[in-house]
Amino acid sequence: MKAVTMADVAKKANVSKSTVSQYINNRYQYMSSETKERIELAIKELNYRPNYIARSLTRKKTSTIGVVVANILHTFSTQVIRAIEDACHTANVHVIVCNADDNPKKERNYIEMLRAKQVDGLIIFPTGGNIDLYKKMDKEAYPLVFVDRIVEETNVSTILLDNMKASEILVDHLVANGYKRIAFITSSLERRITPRVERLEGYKKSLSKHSLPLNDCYYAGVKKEEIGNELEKMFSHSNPPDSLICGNDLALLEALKFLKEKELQVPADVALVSIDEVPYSEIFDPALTIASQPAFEIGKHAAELLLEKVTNKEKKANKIIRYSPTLIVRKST
Amino acid sequence: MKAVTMADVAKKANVSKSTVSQYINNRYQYMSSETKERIELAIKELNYRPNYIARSLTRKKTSTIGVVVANILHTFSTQVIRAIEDACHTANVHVIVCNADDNPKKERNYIEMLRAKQVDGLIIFPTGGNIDLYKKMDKEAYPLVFVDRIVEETNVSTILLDNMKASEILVDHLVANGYKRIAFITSSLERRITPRVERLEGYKKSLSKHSLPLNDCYYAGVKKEEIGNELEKMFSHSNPPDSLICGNDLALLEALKFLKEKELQVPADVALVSIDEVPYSEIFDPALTIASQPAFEIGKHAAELLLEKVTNKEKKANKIIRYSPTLIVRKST
DNA sequence: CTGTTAGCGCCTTCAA
DNA sequence: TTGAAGGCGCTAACAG
Repeated sequence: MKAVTMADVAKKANVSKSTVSQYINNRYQYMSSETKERIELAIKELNYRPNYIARSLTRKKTSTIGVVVANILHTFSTQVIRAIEDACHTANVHVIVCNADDNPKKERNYIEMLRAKQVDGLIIFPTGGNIDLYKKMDKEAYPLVFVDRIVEETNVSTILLDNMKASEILVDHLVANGYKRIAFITSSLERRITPRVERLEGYKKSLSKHSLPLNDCYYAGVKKEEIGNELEKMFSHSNPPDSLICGNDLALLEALKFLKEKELQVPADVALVSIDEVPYSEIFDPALTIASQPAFEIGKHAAELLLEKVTNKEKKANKIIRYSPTLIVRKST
Repeated sequence: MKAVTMADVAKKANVSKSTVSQYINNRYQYMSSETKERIELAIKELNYRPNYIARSLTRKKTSTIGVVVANILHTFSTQVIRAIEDACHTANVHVIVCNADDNPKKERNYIEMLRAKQVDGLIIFPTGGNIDLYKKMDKEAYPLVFVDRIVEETNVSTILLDNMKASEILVDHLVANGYKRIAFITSSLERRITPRVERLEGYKKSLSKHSLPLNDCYYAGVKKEEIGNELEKMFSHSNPPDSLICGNDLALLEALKFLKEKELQVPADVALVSIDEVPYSEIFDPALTIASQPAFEIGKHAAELLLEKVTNKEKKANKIIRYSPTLIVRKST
């Protein structure tokens, strides 16, 4: 392939490179319409396409941001990313998405790769495993926004759910419907991942708010693979739970598998609710009652915040922004 | 932020830029270990990170490929993309994924944007709406691979499912289980999208193979929003279908909604099967019988093919590669 | 209104 | 074994 450059266009149109450049960048306030037309024609005939790489090099700005998501398998993540892409699209900014797969090492690689690619800023759903890196970027005042998870040791702007409240509205709802032995299952708490920890805490607080006893056999945070076993234990007690809160969509999936295997009927045998909306919540039988996150708003806000930071490099006060969950009552309670 | 460049490293290490460059690119065959150490130290102290943008400009190669997917909502697409990313990751190539949202205009924008970013090649799940563009790239011998859909007018390497066979194994399975009034529903056939057209055709052929009559009321390809209505019509006949094949996961979702609404029992009232695996196929009640695509292999193959094209620019014979579906029998038939 | 000049950060001969 | 020079394609002053 030939690789048409601006010089070719300039030659063909009989003008200098800079004139073509101005044309490309819509700075034709002072350009004769005749010149304009000649350039336009030349571009078309040559099938010229500006080289963004070269442009980025001079402008020191790529008009691209990176998103590093801890685990893209969460429905929530995909929705947030979608919203980020939309917001960036309207701002004429490109987005590169990378999935860290819950692996801090992968996360680190992606962050370094994206920075080497000179992305103008980063939205991160942190795995929590690269504190030093987060800190370093923060110190450099590199444009950065966290989503979904707080990294205590840093001071980066973070947007996330009011997780305690999510548990609370679910417990409230279950209690209002007469359930008293409420269980809670979530994925591993090992790395102290914010939403998991906070949701569990919210569960505990809400129980006590309703003067319900906290039964240590009724809650657990374990690796996905062990959720089935854990539930087995929970439900084989003499006095098993009458309802179950799933801490996130992955836990929900495991819980559904378990309930099916044991032929436990929802809600007759156990009421079932979950935090995080899933694509099959309506078609599932029974339709699932959910505490849903405003994923779209969260993504949009994250994008806007980052874009603002990219534009105004002065370091603003960072803050933690919480969004409220919504209770969607369906048939599983 | 300072923006450390190679010059800074060179100065600090007391060598010239080109020496640093050689170090960075692992060409230290003839470099004194003392020089090496000095450079290494300088890099660390300065926290130097090579600028890929600048590198790409000189090398005329970004080590990045683009993926433009017609609609990322299909589970199949996400799986293929995952496989592409894996394959590229091991080849040290970056991947930028864009979702055309079934919109040819968006697709065109993304393709042009990615090319402006100088990606080394493109894997496209074509919407089918930009024939001229596809052709142009093909003519330029720009590295290109299509996935999932054939564009008749071009001659681009394409990897996709043996769609006729997918329908066939499903019909065979239904017939073997005594079903005779087999219906078929899929999303809009308007743009003659390969998998939809071929799967419908496979359905028709298979019926005739089994000497079953083709009832015109028993199949349809309509927009997602109208699938419910269409099914309503199908099932309100005096002699309604006893089984239903969904042409893809989106059609399946609509079908499930419909069946639930009408309180039709699966498989007692209707047997249900679908092409394309979905995340909830096992936990659904009853678990869904599916003709599944080897998404991982398809993605891997696509990536390898493209990478090969990127490396060996000589135009190779393009071809159409078909993968066979797998029947996963569960409880819905 | 248009052209000249000087880089952006890096890589690649070619000499030394 | 290392360095100097030139250039990748584009933009940004500054002249003219």
